[in-house]
Amino acid sequence: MNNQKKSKDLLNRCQNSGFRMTEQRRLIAQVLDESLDHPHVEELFSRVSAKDPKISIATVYRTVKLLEESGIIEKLEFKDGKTRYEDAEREHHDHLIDMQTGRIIEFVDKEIELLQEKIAARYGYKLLGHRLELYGKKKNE
Amino acid sequence: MNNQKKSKDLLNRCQNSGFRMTEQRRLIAQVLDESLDHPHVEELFSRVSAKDPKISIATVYRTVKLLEESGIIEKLEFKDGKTRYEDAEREHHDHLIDMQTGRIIEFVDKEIELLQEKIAARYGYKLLGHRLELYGKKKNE
DNA sequence: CTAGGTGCAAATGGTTTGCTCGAGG
DNA sequence: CCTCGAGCAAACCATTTGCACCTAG
Repeated sequence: MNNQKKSKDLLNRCQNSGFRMTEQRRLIAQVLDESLDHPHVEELFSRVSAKDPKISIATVYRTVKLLEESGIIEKLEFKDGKTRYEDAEREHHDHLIDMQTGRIIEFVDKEIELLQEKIAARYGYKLLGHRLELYGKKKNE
Repeated sequence: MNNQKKSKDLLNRCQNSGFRMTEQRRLIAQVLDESLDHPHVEELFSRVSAKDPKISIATVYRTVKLLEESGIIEKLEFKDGKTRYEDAEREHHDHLIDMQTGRIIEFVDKEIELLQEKIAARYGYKLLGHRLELYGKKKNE
């Protein structure tokens, strides 16, 4: 596993980011880094709690916010209202959400990226960001 | 104005939907119908309050939820965290949000719609819905 | 040592809900 | 009439914050 991600990278980027590396931050970064799915904050908290039961959910919120503001991770908000984060350094991609299982599939499509820039330009805008989520159900073959 | 929308339509659809048409629901539907922008719930509440100061925000929330569940209006949630609704019967479109002014521009692009179906299909999924928001800033020409 | 982080619990902000009174059909 | 909706305030839920204590550098 971890063939897509250069392991420990997230931790390194934290260390290089100038802020104090506490036990808690290290742990949160590590759990985030080894999560191959897309845990929301509560879920992240429970994974972290399993390794350090004393940790507070406030710390988890404070840490993900810090990492987001440092550009290390990226915030995702799907229709379920729960906030998720993912490594910001990975290749850009969008998400396809299985409405039955909640499974999240990542995809990249150059064509759709270009199209978005073109649409923004058509209205005189420079594209700064976007949100593209597909919600679907598995075709029963 | 109202060249895009068949006025009173939203009200009619409410009447045909079987639920009791109260003074409040009528008012909320009407205000929603004549809003050409994308007011979030608090804003909708304040517009409604201007016409009937006794109305409660709980009623506004209950009503928009009812209308949404009846398929009369559609829920939108942009990155600002505030929920907005728009007439569900209008031609499908996506949104381009001006990050400086908050202005919301609607656009339709057949190509991007098709591309989304294709991407879902590529993973064995049937597309049930999507969310596409472009965030940009005006190019200074 | 001391700036800055943590845990805890209380506060927040948007949204929902229980209850009692009122009104639509 | 009698059921269902409205108003009000309290409850909710995810997230944030104030404060006293603790820890990384």
